[in-house]
Amino acid sequence: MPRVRLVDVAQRAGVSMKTVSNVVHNHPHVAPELRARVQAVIDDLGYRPNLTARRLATGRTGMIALAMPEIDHPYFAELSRRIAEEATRRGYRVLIEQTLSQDDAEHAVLRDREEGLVDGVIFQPVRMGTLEIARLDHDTPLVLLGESASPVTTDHVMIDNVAAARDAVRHLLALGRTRVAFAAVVADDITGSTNRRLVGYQEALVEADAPLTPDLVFSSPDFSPEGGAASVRRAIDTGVAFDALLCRDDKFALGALKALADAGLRVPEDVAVIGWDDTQLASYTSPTLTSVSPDKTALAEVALELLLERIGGHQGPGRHRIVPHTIAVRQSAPYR
Amino acid sequence: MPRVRLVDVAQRAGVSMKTVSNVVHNHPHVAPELRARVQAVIDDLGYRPNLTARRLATGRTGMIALAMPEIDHPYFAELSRRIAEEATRRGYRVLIEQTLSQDDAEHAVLRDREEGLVDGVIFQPVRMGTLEIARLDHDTPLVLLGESASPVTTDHVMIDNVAAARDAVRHLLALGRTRVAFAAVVADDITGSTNRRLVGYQEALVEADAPLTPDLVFSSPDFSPEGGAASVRRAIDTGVAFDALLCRDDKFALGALKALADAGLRVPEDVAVIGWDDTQLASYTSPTLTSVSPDKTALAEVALELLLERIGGHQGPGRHRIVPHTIAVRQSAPYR
DNA sequence: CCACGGGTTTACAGCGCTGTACATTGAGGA
DNA sequence: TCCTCAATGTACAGCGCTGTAAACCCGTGG
Repeated sequence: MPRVRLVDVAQRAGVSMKTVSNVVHNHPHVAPELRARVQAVIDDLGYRPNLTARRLATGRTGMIALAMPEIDHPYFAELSRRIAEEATRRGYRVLIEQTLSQDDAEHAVLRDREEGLVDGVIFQPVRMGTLEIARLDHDTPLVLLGESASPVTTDHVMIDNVAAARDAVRHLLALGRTRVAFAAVVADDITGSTNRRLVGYQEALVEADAPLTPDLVFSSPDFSPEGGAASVRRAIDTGVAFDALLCRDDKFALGALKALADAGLRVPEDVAVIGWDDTQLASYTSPTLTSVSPDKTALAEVALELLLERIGGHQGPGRHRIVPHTIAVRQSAPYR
Repeated sequence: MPRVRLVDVAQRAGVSMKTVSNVVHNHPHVAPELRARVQAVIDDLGYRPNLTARRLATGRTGMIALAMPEIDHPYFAELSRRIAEEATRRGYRVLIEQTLSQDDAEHAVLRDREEGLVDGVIFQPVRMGTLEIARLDHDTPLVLLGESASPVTTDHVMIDNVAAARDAVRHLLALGRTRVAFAAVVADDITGSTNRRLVGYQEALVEADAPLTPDLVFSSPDFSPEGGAASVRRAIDTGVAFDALLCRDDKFALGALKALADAGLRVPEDVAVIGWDDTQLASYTSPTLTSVSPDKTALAEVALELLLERIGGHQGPGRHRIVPHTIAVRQSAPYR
């Protein structure tokens, strides 16, 4: 059964296609009785606008792409949800893309983008750095998230990771802890995020004249919780003394909590622990997890704001926005 | 700067638009030297096909919609990832939609679908039941997931929740546990999933002639881990005797583990616990969580398979597919 | 030598809607 | 009575690509 088109409605109602289009879009300056008659025909025929045709005519898709490393990573899943909800509020749909932190896939996000797929892209690169992104010749409106790249030519939204790491370490020191460890660095994969968090970690220890030694920076083979657990186990086994732990992210924190429990170390009594990302699971670990909390709603809102301005035609240098963070204080590193 | 179109390439190369289209699509029967000449012009001008125009011409979008209750729910996030990966393998892109388990939003997934947005939909309803979905007059290719609806007119993929619940309870009984509780029913919201899992829970207890009393079915105000924790706390406080726990999902299991730990009850020594969904966090709870494990890869593959057949024109009654499940055995309810 | 079939390329209409420019009409004010 | 402006509706080209049918040419077989 052929699809009902605008021209079909127009013919049945005895008006032009443009008039039907005006009614569909609630255009002013349509005589009330004509509007009613056209609407009755629309309802009667069950006419629904064809979005593909509309997009061709307007040059707009009404969609944005959201390219994340892993869509089921708790932090990315939560951030994606907020972006999707904000996009929906602003009348956009979200096409999800997963890069699995792979070079090729990240390059493809921008380089191989076809025309007429989306109006703009929100992209959290892991591999691609500032120069790589700056060098890509693309004209798709783009906003970056994360910490791996910050070209002056592209809009970018993030929290101040250095400051957030400093705040987290200060919180641990304020609890009277003196030997703060970092879990963990992935030896062959020191990403932008890891770097900035390490900077803040070191700044806070230096500022407090607290111990800062290489053995306090744990090493993991990968980014899994199990890797985090293994890094903490190894530190314990080799006799590293630490009474506090800043984890690179909540997954590492999960692993750390497990390794500490297995070793009979109580959290926070023996070791105070802070994670990062403040994902949902931070509230339900045992003990509940204190975590660096990026304002995900603000990340989403600002990213959408900047992207829609670019889609709307805004030109000019990249805008870099810092959104707030807090420390979500729970049992694993409580208030004093 | 205006966009490079097919017609621009054709004019520069001195051929018809169709010839350029043939080259772009690697159509056979193009003279090699002509193909090379056209390709050189394509590269030189930086031509990229316009997908919106292509879609209008072909009537296909190359996209499917994936409508889930919550995109950051661990189980839905993992399932979404598998579906997205399988779709990508089959040359489709995924548009993510979130219904938040709301009636209106679920109805909108099908009823308000505009033409030319996607070629088909994979939908996990929570509210809409079999008759509601059967009554919706829609012609968008559709595959359902989950347990809330199974109309004979629509393709549907799921695990056998009754059998899986039975298997889980049997596992607990095989450990020598005698009083198996269920955590939890959400009093005002007994979904299709909850029902089927309760059926299997009861069948296994009746089959083993084990205690089956209303006080063994705990009640939660909502689906949060905290609700799950509260339901277990209340049971303990009111003196309900139980030595095993089947949780409705991993979130409830998270809450249960916490409540048991808070009450000084050891898992699995004092209470053996099984969750459901086998999400990533099941491996990192303390103790690690035994969990009913739907074969998410199979769910994704079968759903995509059925959907693409519908998109390809397949007619006929709804096909209902059961995919396998296992019990992912970990510390919280180990092998005997 | 002719006919047929396959390789190769082109012409053109259509997919379905929107933006723009233009035509018409009526009301109000000078 | 005339002019101006706003309301209202329409005509039409274009957005950019694809499918289909047709034209042309060449090779092979009868």
